[in-house]
Formats: sequence, C-alpha cells, structure tokens
Amino acid sequence: MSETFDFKKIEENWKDKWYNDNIYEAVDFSDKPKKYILAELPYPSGKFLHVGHMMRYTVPEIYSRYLRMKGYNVMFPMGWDCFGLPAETYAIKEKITPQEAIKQATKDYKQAMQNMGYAIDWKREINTSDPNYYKWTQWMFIKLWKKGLAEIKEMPVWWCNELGVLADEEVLPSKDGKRKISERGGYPVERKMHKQWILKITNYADRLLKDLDLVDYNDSVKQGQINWIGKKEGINIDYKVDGSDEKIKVFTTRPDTNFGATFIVMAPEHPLVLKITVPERFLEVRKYIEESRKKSDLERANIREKTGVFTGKYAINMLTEDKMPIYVGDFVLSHFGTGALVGVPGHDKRDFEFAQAFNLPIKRVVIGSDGDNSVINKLEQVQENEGVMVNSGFLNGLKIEDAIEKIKNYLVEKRFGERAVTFGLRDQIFSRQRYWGEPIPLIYKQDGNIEAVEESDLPVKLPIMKDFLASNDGTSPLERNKEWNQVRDKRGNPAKRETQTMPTWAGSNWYFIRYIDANNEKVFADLEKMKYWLPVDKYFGDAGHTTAHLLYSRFWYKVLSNEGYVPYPEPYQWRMSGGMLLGPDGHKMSKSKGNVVDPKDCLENYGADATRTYLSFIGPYEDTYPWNENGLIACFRLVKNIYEIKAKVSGGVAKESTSDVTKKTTKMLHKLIKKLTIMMEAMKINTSVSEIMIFVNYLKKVDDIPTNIWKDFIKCIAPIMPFMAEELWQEINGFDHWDKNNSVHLQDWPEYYESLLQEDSVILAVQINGKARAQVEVSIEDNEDSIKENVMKIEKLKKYLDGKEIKKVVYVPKRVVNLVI
RNA sequence: GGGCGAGUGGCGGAAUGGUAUACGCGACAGACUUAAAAUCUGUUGUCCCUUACCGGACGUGAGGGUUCGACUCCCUCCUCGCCCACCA
Repeated sequence: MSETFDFKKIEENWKDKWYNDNIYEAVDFSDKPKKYILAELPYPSGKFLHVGHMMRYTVPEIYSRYLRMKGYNVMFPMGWDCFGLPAETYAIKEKITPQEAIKQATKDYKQAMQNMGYAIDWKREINTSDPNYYKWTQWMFIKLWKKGLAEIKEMPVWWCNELGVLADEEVLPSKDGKRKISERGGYPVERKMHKQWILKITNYADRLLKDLDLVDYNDSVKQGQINWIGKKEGINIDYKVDGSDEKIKVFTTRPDTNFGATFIVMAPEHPLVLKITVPERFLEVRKYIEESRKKSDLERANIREKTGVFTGKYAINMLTEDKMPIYVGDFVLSHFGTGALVGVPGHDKRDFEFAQAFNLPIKRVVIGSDGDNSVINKLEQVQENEGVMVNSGFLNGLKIEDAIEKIKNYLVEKRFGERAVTFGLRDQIFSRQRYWGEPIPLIYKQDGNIEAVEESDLPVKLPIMKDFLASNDGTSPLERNKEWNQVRDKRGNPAKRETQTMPTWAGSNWYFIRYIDANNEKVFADLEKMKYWLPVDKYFGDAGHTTAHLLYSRFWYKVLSNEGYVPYPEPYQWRMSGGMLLGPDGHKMSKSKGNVVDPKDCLENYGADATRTYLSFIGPYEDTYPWNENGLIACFRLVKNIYEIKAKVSGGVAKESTSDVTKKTTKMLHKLIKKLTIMMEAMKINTSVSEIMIFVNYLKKVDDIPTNIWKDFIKCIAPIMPFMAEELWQEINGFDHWDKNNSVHLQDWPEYYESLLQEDSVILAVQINGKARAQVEVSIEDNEDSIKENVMKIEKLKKYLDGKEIKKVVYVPKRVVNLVI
C-alpha cells in the first residue's frame, strides 16, 4: 500500500538541517511581536534525563512552535544548571572531577533534546558552571554585598556530616517524623552554629508581596508566594517586668484575648532571658538554654511536648494588673516576631498545652458559637478564632475582629505597644562548604575587614582540584588549597579569599536573563535586548519550584531592578507548574523501584514524534498520572497512519465545485484547525492530539485527499510531530534541496473560515423538563416558531405530553429545545 | 493546624450552565491466519424489560440549594494529593 515507515531515517534526515541552520533562532529586535517561553533548565548529573523531564519540556516546546507559526518571534532557550550536589555526588561516585562529569552530562542532555527535535535556539545555550557565566553571578553577588543585602552571620544551621551545611529547603523530616534528614541522600542532620553568608530577602518582603499585582500567576501560585512571605499584622506589646526596669516586647495578632493572658514565654535565644532571671534560678535556666541549643534539631522542631523553665520573674498585665510568670521555652522561635510570646491558654492550643504542663491559670475570654461559657480544661474546648468577648472589661460583647481593633487602639494610645508587621519569610543562607559551586568573590584582609574582588578581576575561577571532597571539620575544601586562597588585597597586603561557595540556586536565580544575551562579555546582558525580551511570557517548571525558586529569583531580579540593571519590576509574567509522571506501576519513578522509563528506549522503539505525541496526549500538563506504554504505542500508530495515508493524496485541489466528500473533508479540516487553534492557545496539548486523531480517523475512510487540504493538515501536526511534518511537507511541495525558508516549521499556522464550518442542518436535543427524550434535525434556516412546531409533531414525545399542558418552551439555538410541563 | 488543588467508566482522561463519558488504553466478539502477532470490523457506564427489536430507570465522592436544565454555580460534609507549619 505504501512505503515502509522508517522514523529513524526521517529523523536523521531533518535534525541536523534544523540545527545547522538554526531555524529556531530567536531574533533580537525583530519587528514581529516577541514571546519568551521558558522551561526550567535541567541540572545535569550523570543520570540520563528520564521521561518525566521530557514531559516538562515537550508541552512548552510544542506551544512555542505553535506561537512561531502564529507569527511570533519566539525564544525557547535551554541551558544547564551545573553547580551543586547532583553533579558533585555523581563525580565522587565515578571517581572523576565534577568538571568531567558535567562535560559528559551536558553533551548527553543536549543530544537527548536534539533527538526529541526540540525547537531550541542553541546559540543561546548556557552553562551556570562556565566561568563566562558565573563571572556575572559573582558580579551580582558583589552588588548585593555592597547594598548590604549579603551579610556574614553566626547562625544556627542544619549540619550534615556528609554534606556540610544545608539550607532549610534541603532538610526534610525523616519517615517517622522524629528526626531531620537531608533531602539528598537522606543523611542525618543536626543543628549547629556556623558563620554563614545570608541574603536579606526579608528586606524585600513587602515588595515581593505587593508586586504580585503586576503578574498573571494563577491563584495557587500567588497564594504560595503570599504564604511563604507570611505577612502578619499585629501589635508589639511591651510588658513591664516586675521589680526591674526591663520590658519584654511581645508580638501578637490577637491582642483581643489579652484579658486572658496569664504568662509570658521567651525563646531560649532571647537576649533578655539571663538578664532577668533571678539568681536562684540562673543555673537551671542557663542549663535549659544550652540543652535546647544542642538538642534543637530533634526536639524543638518535632516533639510537641512543651518544655520550659521559670525565670523567677513576673510581668505585669496592664489590663488586669495580674502578675504573669515569665518562662523560657523552646517552642518559642527566636526568629519569629519578637522572640517572645504572651500566653493565652484559653484560646491558643500551644499556650494551653504549655499552661497545662506548668499548671498555669486558664481563663475564658471568648465564647464560641456553641455558647459554651464553662471553664476550659480540655484541649478541644480551646476556642481559637470565632466568637464574642467575655470577661474582658471594655471588650465584652464585641466580636473578635472588632475587639482586635479596639484593643489595638487602646494599647497604642496608652503607649503600651505599637502596631507591628512580621514576616514568616526568613533570610536565605547563601554559603556552602562544598567545592562544586561559584566561589564567593570576597577577600578577608589582615585587619579583618572584607573587600570585594575588583570587577576587572572577575571571574574568581574555581580551581581544578583532584581532591574536592568535603572536609569534615565544616570548612570548605577550598580552605585546603592555599595556593588559591592566599592572595593580596588592593594595597598589596596578604589576604585570604572567602573559601565558601554559593548554593546551587545562585546561578539559576537569573539564568533566564543570560539567555537574552548569552555571549556578551561586557555585561551580563544588554539592557536594550532585555527591554525587548523581558519579561518572560510563560514560565514552565517543576511544581516543587513554584514557591521558593520563584520567590528567590524574583528577589534577585528586584535587586537588579532597583539598581536599574534590568528593565522591569517583575521577571516572570505567568507561571505554570507541571505534575509528575509516575512509573507504569503508579509509583514515583525511581531507580530502586525499577520503574524508570528511559526516553532512549521510547525513541529507539517508536521514534521522537510518537514519544512527543504521547507525552502531550497522556494528560494535562499540571496533573500527575502513570506512564502507560500502550498509550505510546497508540501514538506511534497515529504517526504511522499519517505516513501511510499520504498515498491518498492524489494531487487534486479542493474547490467550491468539488464533490460532497471533498466538501466534507474541507469542513472536517477547518473544524480541526479551529479546535487546534483554540486548544493550543490554552496550552491543552492533550486534547489537541485527540482532535488530530479524529481527523486522521476520518481521512482513513476517504479515498482521496486534495493536496491543499493535506498541506494544511501537515501544518497542523507540525508543532507536535515536527519530523513527520517536515518529511511530508518537503515531499508534497517537491522541494529537491534543503532551504531553511521552506521548512514547515517556519510556515504560517493555517487559518480556518467560519463560513466553511456552517452546517446546513443541526441536530437538536429535545428535552422534557430538562430530560433528553428525543432528537430533531432542523435546518439552520428554520426559525424558532417552526422548530417548536416540528418538535410538537414528534411521535415519541406523545406519551409524555399526552394530556399535559406545556407551560414553557426553552429554545437554545443549535443545542436544545426544552419543553416544560 | 493553615493554604492550594482534585474527586467523572476497568484505566489515562473529555465536556463556553444545554443530549455526560470525546480521544486513547484495556476488555469482549468477529474477519484475515495452520496458529500467533500485526491489521481490520463491531460492541463496551450500571441496572431493568424484551427471544429480538422498541423502550425505561439510575448515573460525574455524599447531602442540600439556585435553575426550564448542574460534572460545571452556591452551602455543608467526606476522601485524596501537593505545599507550608510549635509562625504567637
């Protein structure tokens, strides 16, 4: 019937031509409207990309192809996030250097992406571990440091014997929830004090929150940002310490419950604790502080039992004149609010637990909707956030929200406190005691001061070291490389380099900017080019990066924006996060489970087009579903069918005068184009594939396919099946040699005409009281009255209508006639 | 505990408030074949009636509501997933 379908030959035929001629070039300052479509860059390690990663890229890539055909100047770039633990761990395992590991891995990854036929402008390829790239990461760090946004601080950090210091995000609770372990490797983790560089993202908390108004993120993404920033409005109240000049400042969002406050708890790290502690309790309190510091990783985060020690002092509740005992307790966090809280055990579950543990009085000051006014002595009775005030003096009878306002005004007026805002967002720890990262470009002078490396001396290159293993004394491996770290300062005096390196996400905070001007040696990117390309129009990536990565990247960008280095206030206009592709067994793909699907096998057995089709057909981008090889086979069948039906293309052209069959085919085509256009705009690639299937099923039944219809159809499949489309396009047009301008991928997306979609007649559903009872075919020329008349004649409906009065007829054109009886 | 999202056939999923289950998988039956695979054709939500037609009832996690009409909108609840969390 037809030539054999040899997808390998087809792929080989076009791949090199596309990339050699860079047909997917993103043209700076083109007159066409621009679209910047970004998919998160992968972090290559030795492991091959699995098929789940391919799904992350395939859908955005298909979308980018559609936009290109729609007449946009599209940038769909790709690069490699090379620094960090995955590559380093792999290098250690393979007994090679990270540099060698990366070289091989990026080569493999690029090959994999080209085998998939991805429409990438490879002239913009970047690698975050390339000195020409990280030169600018270092440059940006210096800007941050000079602005006072990078500080060195003695901080409690997560410490792991195998990996050194870890960020909060790199630490997870263990399975039993009793310990903390590292995200990577699952090693035990504990809390230690360590000198760390931190980035003061908290300085930007308000702007990161406010500027969410400028972007089009959907609610879940926005809410994620809002929650992570965790802005809380409340009041800082100063409580006088009885028999002392000291005051303890306490943050609360619920000052309305203050008539029920019966104690104060301070974090062990609070600077006032030892100052106010009475002599007879000093030793006990100091011991508690030391213990909580040591054990903190385990108990403080995970054991909910309330512990604490009485300091021997009391604070005065200015509303009740009661003396409130002051405790130290490790459930109070030093970094939230003021590091001290006022205990209202009747209306806060944690406070209740603490009060029970220490036999402190519990007062009811709120009655909930249950009307219960009894004494609170069970956790379930704690009324947290709804009700009316009681036992609260001038607040009695007020609803909570009104009481909050009234007491705030009162406390402020009496100068007992002032309104305050606090954020859950915490400053980021920015240094790592590892080899494989960007060196922090700072120098310690002999006098202890810090000096930045001159811009002209950037990059500070990471030295090649055969022995790059982590030290187990908590210092960076670069500490051992004296030749590298001993330098001279600007005045020529001996000095020492900062030997800590940056975390993985330093480079990935700003990579999307570098794509815009990947080879610029003078600046990180040309401002005019940034004005053209930014902001990113659509940003696709991993669901796990939706909150933290997005926020940190926005922060980094905003710092640059503040200094005028980048043109707009926000980097990403829109974001969509992908779901997860599970193994065929319905579990997360992992080597240990043996359920990892290797895209190499898919390409080998079914080809790139089929693999791409299946990865987009399997379900919506944001959802999670298992891999099913039979689905891939079905998509392979589709691609193969398309190849085989080309034998039906006779050379004829569909015209007005042609046969009914051809008219039908034309109508089917235009329906397809219309649906595809709508679905592509909405990035619903899964249903786009369905529409192609429907049309192909139709073509399989006809004897002849007019050439013009075939050509439009080829364009329709081009974004999803680029290889097949190119093969058929070149063939049907009879191009005898390659010219990039003739590539199907640079053609215009086909248009559809509503006039061709018009049906002469439509089938209406006839309902009685909203229940479908019959169908009726009507001409589109029929008016409402004649249609109603026709409906009344339907034999089937007689038994329902017999003897009943029709009260109302609802007519929805092209859809429904509903008789209400 | 908080936030977000989702519950539709045996499975992945589709449906601007308008005939629920498109498309695909799987299953079943048939054709081709010595046979199998591949391919092709048909059937396939559940239940009832019927020899067969023809029909009917129920049906989108549960229960209410709005509507001529609800997978879709509103309220209450349940379950699952993801993110965050001794955050005062």
